[in-house]
Amino acid sequence: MVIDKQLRLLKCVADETRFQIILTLKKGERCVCDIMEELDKEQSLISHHLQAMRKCGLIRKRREGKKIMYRLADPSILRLLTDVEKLANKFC
Amino acid sequence: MVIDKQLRLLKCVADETRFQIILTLKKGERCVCDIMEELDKEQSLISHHLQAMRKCGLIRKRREGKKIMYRLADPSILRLLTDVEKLANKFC
DNA sequence: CTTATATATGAACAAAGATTTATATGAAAA
DNA sequence: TTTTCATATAAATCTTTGTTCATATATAAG
Repeated sequence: MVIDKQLRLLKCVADETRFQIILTLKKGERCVCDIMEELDKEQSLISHHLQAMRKCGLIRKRREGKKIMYRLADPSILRLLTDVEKLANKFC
Repeated sequence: MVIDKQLRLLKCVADETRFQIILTLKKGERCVCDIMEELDKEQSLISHHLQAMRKCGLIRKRREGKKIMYRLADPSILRLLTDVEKLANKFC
């Protein structure tokens, strides 16, 4: 299927928790516990979503001591958010 | 919730059938039977998806005799697709 | 007025995806 | 080298969403 990659990317972004994770990482690199705290969600849930986002190529991780730091793989992701926001305000 | 509209829009696009409907309507106005035929899917399924897309503001309809013609509500939707395609090729 | 064609809709069912729970792993501190 | 802290993961469960099936509606044709 040709549109497969596109759909996987869209599905990955089209979830409230993951969307909010993107909004958090937009502000800069964060560890899991930062994200948990900011979104007020369980550790395991955040981890699951982070893995999903990583599998999709949306984010990267690196270890720093005990913590694992996550960041957006590419700033161009933010343009998608801007686009969606504009469109959503336009007619949704 | 602030990102609610954005999420509804994303969820609406992040489905294979609906994505393909957009690709079909990109080529111009189409009736339900055209879409069914092009996607090789059941009438009822297409109808359900069209209603969902309409509720979300993505498409518009108008009657023409027995047929109901659907079209994209706004060409700016296509920019979203282009964006997604670029991103998906970039890292997904 | 009946029939045929095109589309819509509600309810039942199925599949996919999200969340929770329990447990494992791995690094650092004691 | 045991304990603690941070994160990951697997399995079970819950929820949402997509699909099908049966039926309704609305227009046009006969």
